[in-house]
Amino acid sequence: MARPFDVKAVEAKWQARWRDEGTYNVDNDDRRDRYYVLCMYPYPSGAAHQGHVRNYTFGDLVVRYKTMRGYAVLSPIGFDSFGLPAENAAIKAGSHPRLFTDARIRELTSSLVRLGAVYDWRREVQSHDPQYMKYSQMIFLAFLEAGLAYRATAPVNWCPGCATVLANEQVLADGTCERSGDLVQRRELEQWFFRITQYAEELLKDVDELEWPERVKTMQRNWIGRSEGVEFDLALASDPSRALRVFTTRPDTGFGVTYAVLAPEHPLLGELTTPEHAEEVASLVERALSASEVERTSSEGGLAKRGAFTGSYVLNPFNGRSVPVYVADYVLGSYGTGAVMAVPAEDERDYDFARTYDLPIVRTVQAPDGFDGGAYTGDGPHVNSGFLDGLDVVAAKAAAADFLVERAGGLRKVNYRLRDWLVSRQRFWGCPIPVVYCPTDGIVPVPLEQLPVVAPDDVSMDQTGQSPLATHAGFLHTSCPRCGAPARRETDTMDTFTDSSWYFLRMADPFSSGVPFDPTQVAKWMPVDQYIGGIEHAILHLLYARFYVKALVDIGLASGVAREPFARLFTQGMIRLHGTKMSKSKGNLIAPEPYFDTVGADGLRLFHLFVGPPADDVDWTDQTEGVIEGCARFLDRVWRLCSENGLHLVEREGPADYAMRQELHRTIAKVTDSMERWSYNTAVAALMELLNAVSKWARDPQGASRVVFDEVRRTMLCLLAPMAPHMSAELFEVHYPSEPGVHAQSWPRPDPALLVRESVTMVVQVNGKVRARLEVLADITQEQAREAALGEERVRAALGAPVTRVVVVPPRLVNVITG
RNA sequence: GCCCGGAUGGCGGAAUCGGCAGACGCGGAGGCCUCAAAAGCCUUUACUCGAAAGGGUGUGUGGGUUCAAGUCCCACUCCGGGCACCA
Repeated sequence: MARPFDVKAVEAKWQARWRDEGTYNVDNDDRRDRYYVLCMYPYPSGAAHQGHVRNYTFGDLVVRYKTMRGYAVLSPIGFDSFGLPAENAAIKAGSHPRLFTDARIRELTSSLVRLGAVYDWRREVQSHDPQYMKYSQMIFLAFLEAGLAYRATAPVNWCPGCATVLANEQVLADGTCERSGDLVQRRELEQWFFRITQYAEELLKDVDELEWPERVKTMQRNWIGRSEGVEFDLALASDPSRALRVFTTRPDTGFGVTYAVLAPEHPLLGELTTPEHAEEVASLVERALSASEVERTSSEGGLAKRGAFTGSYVLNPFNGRSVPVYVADYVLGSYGTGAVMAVPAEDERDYDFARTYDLPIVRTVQAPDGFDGGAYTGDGPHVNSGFLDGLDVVAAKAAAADFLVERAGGLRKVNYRLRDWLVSRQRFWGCPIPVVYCPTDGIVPVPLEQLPVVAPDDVSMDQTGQSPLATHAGFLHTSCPRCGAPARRETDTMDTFTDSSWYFLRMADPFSSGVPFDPTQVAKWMPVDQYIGGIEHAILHLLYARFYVKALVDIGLASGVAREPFARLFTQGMIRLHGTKMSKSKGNLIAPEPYFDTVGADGLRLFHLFVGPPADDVDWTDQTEGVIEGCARFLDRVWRLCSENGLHLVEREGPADYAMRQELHRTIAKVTDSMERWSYNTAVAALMELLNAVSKWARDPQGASRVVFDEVRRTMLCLLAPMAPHMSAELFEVHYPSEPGVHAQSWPRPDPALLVRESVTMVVQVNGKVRARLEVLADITQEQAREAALGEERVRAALGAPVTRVVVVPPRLVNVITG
């Protein structure tokens, strides 16, 4: 489409000016009120796609809007530049991930600049920058010293496709790798962990304080999974001085325990298995432990193959009865004590198992009349439960817990679903873990002055299942920093989520050296006032970053910094093409560049703002091109209007001009409200309505006031400035050359006097149906409204029966009810 | 299975506190301008009966509350997402 101005030239001019003049640089000692806006820093997969455009358009709009509202706005950017795709691409191309990554960063940077997004580029952070790595490693060592990082052997998730272990958070519900989609295997390996569970309670509690989408908060709460219960002993029937320890959240149902179950990996299993059951137990254990987590847990309906009797018995402490001990794959070794008491009457899993193995079911909570399910998990009076009989669940829980504490070595306990964070990765393109293994001194931290530990360039990245760095003799072999003896370097790298767990802190103070950041500088900006990103990070990144910040505060690296990093979170919807998410891995990207060349960044930005609520997904369809052109058409009309094409402007001011000013000020109020509510689609709609009204008014043959036109023009450009920054800046400069630029203007404020309506349309209904619309004074009284409504010809014509009641809501509505 | 979120014209969506359903835009139809086209501008556009005036119907389905329901309550259908042996 032919544009009334040279879009490319105008946009390039302003992009250069913002960058060259550092318009959006901000200093840490700025005295204005502060506002920290941050979009999740992107993984540099290449040039931007529409998902990026959407994300960074919202971010940039907030930056410019808050600046016009008088804040010192911190708007940094960076790149999450370690990660598997770059390594895989480099392997394929026989190149080095750094070359690949640096090229991708240049492309993505160019896209962001062409979008018109503005940043304080002095604060740019790149995860693979050796300077940044140095601080990432310092933090690791600080965690190590504080006991927050440790090495342990554990059953871990191994992804064959990625040739590395994964964190629990990176394994999807169906047991596949979130990145490669491969089925994850279980392997027993020695790995590095971060003690995130130490913060489980605080991570859970603080969720309440966050202004985040409710569903993200719910996901975090579910992931942490707190449950209160009692841990106690089930004495062995064969030797009551010894016991099997179990955890339960339902001690009140103790009289209903009819068997106990061990996890296949339970340490007492061998001892409790009698010779005649050994074979059956062994085959179950072998199958359970070699299977992947999914295979183990998804054998729907196949309960028959899932458990085995050990041949041993334990004593139920409540009634002294001897109950059989089973082993079953549905009990997890890694949660609680790895063993449970089973109450088939009040637990669905136990019920299913008991039915399959023909074990007794004893009801201890009275189910309501008509309950026809299996296990009853609701409330009710206890029965068959000795001293608990008659008590409801809450009271019985307390009494039963007291009993267990006194009589069965019981301990009230809180368990969490959350596990420690496995941070080792057997891959090359990540930040090396800075420790050395010495035969005499054991694990020795690399001294601070030797940081960063940087991987050499000549490493073979072939995926042999071990870390690529382990194959590089020059890197692997070193000397112990403590005793000088020959030693071996750690060859694993850190999970890239460690990089993204603190980058926003470095961005708040990228100027300090020798420390990751200066806490007093960072404290000035944190927490991030508005964090913007995708819902896909609802658990992983957001939980890890919360943990990092709390830990950094506690160990002194971030003293005085807010304990929660992201006060407000906005998760924007994703772009879908033919129903699937737009992403590089799916190969269905739509690049913004062609649009930059035609409708311009402003047109594309406006489209993303206008197409729907920011939180909703966007379907990229055949209609989309039309909507984008519609947005560009709107901008063209603004351009032509501002240039006074075909206008009839006069010096005098009349009633139509006053009405125009009222319309303008109502628009200011509407747009401002929409901006605050993240309702950008309606903000754009309000500006479109304003333009329609102005066009009509300013072309009226009667003539429109020049003074009012000027007010409309300058105000409209201000309102448009965060949305379509290039064109607004250009028009403002052309028409108001002696003033500071549009983005330096204050955000318009509506004049309250102009928001008052003198007259309004009053609806008159008869029995709820609209029969007339009357133009009435806004301050009409009840009586006057009633008179006016009943006096209306068309209302009387619609009556048909005597009036029995009149509902009057002045000045909006009258509803006449007939008999 | 459990927990959230959603369903409004041909399409994206609006309606912020229970008070004019469909703002704004896309698409469609008609017109102006033009030798013609593009661009631009104007009119129109929920469905339906009607020549018109005007009437009827209408926010996933079925009930309910209310003078009044897209909005509140109950039951359900479908779609999207999360969790799913965590004892």
